[in-house]
Amino acid sequence: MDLEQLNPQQKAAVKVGSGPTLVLAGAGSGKTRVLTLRIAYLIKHQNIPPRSILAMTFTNKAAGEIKKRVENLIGFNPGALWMGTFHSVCLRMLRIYGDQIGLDRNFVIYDEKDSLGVIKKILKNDQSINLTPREIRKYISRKKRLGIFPDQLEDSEPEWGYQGKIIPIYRKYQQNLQLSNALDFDDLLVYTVEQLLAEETVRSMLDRRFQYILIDEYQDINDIQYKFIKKLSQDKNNLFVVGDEDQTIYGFRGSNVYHIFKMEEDFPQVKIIKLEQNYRSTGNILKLASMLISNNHLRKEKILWTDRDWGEPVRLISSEKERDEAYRIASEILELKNQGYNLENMAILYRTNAQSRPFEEVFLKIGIPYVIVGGLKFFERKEIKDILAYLKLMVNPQDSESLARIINFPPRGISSATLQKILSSAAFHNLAPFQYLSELTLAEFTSRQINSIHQFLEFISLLREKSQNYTPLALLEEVLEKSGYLNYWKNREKMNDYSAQDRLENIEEFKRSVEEYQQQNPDHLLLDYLQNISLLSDIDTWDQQQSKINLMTIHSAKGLEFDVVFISGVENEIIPHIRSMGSDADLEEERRLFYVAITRAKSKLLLSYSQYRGNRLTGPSEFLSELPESCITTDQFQQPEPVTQQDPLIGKWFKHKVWGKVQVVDVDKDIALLKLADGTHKYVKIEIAPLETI
DNA sequence: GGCCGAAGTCTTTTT
DNA sequence: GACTTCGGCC
Ligand SMILES: Nc1ncnc2c1ncn2[C@@H]1O[C@H](COP(=O)(O)OP(=O)(O)OP(=O)(O)O)[C@@H](O)[C@H]1O
Repeated sequence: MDLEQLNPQQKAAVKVGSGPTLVLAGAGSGKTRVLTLRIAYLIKHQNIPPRSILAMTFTNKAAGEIKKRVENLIGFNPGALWMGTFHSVCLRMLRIYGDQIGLDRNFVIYDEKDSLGVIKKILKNDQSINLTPREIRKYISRKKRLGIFPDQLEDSEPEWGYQGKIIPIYRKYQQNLQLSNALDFDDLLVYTVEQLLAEETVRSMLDRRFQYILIDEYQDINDIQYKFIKKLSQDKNNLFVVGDEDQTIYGFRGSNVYHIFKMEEDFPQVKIIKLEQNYRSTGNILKLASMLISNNHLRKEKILWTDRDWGEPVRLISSEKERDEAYRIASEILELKNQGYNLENMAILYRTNAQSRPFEEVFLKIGIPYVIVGGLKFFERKEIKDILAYLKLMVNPQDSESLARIINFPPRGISSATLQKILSSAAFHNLAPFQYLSELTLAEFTSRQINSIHQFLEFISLLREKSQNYTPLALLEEVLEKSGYLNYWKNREKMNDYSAQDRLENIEEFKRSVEEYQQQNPDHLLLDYLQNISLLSDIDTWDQQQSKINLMTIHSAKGLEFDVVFISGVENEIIPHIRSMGSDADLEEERRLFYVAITRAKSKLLLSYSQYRGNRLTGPSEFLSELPESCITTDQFQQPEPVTQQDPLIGKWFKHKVWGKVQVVDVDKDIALLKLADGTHKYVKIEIAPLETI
């Protein structure tokens, strides 16, 4: 294996001996690369069997890529090696060993929306509490990250700021999940760490199996995840972690840099290796990033240098409104494309998903192909969640959230009032709603209601029988037909419900995705499929497509790199976000976020802000004042670059339908930059702009 | 009681 | 733009 291209520190890290090792290094210094090479090195040169290795990554996508690279390096598929996110690795453990802690193997996973749904239903029966479902969910999640289930809490325990009401809600929530045979995201970790790994036989077996544990993006680990690795590092502590404290950006999810220091405490013999050469970015980009991050106080000073040249200065552009910003960036993109840059090596990064809108609109209009990562996840769309609810009920009829979701969708005569009754009676009898409906006489309902309920139950039972022999795809088709779901939307489409068409298209796409999954995993059951897709993140489903520019949040861009990066909305109240300006700690996390965004760029970086966003006055971010002026050029918007063959339109005057007399000051392919009478500029697509010659 | 359209509310980041 | 709540209609 060729380690010659590595620098001495990187080489030392790859070949480090046994015991705990902490690789601390800045962005683009090759941490992920070192981790990948180390896995290959262990297998190929140290003869460590792949089954003794456990590697934790931040996304499933990263796991897939690292695995592929390792396979290329060692020449075979290290099938027995475990690699994935904390959530997927825990899921895997629970699938295999869950019966040891009494977990029903058909459990389903509740996503955030499902969890909120459970909380909302609890709140319906208890009007006295004035906390929002989100606040409650945040509380529950926080408790779970500390490994605390409600049975470890007393109802009367004072919880500051929660009016003494929150613990009973947490208790009900957890009971509901248990009756539903469902685990939320946090449960995957809590059950694994607090219950499964509390079984000494299981713990020591896994501990002995995974002799080598490697962790990428270690700076974003939280308490329960730390506990997880600690519990598996008793027998041998060959722990190899890589991270950068300046890139902790998941504080809202419990990530905390102190785990870096905790490791030094808990494993006093830890070896610390620093990587200081950055291989990714030009000098200007790196200097900008370093200056910015040096404004944070809660960090260790570190060195990062590059032997790439300075490159071009970073550009800063200002626009009036977000739409102008989108046009501005669009024309930059076209310009770069002309210079030979590929769209797939460019990215537009932003703080919030909603910021993608103006880009979508403008790109559609002027025909720039793009891919958006994130926003409303495919599997979170209403129509997809509905269908998934039917499928989940096939596997696990106890699932109350799914039942509630589709018992009357499409409408079949079971109103929300009836559903409420069903849910509260079921809870009263301590049964899952489905059990309650199937097993008890339903004296409290009218005969018409009972009739509707029985038809529904029969339908589900029939499908459940079939589900034993059907493939996931066949079952999906059966559900779509027999539930009347497909017909419902087809009728809506005829009634000119314009959203129906979208939904039908999404259903078709969903079918294709099930088909594809089935082909790739012919031996998987419906249950496997359902559990796996629950853990897919935005970036996992991202497919970097030829000739399409990538749009994503800064959070999603973690660990990635692009030739050209545009950071949009570098504005006050956006980055730093208005809701994260309260404390110094919050502000520093926002600064780290901006640092992560900047360090994604290899060759070209363009920062952009707009004076207004929506109807809010935002203006340039306070972080911009922390950047070295020597690295930045600020475009003042005019000077159309001297073109050798100037477009004949440039300089001509027209009458615009809305803006009146305008002058063309620049032309870029089919887009013209117009100067208006009031001195402002606008981009228009020449073909469709309402212009008249004068 | 059940269904549907209309109006009003809210939107940080994510496994 | 998506989700909840409300009021009218069958
Ligand atoms: N020794 C080296 N020689 C040449 N290129 C290298 C070397 N080490 C790393 N690189 C390149 O530098 C880039 C950054 O590497 P990598 O993604 O591993 O860094 P990282 O430290 O994990 O970054 P981040 O902190 O942003 O996640 C990659 O394109 C990688 O191929």
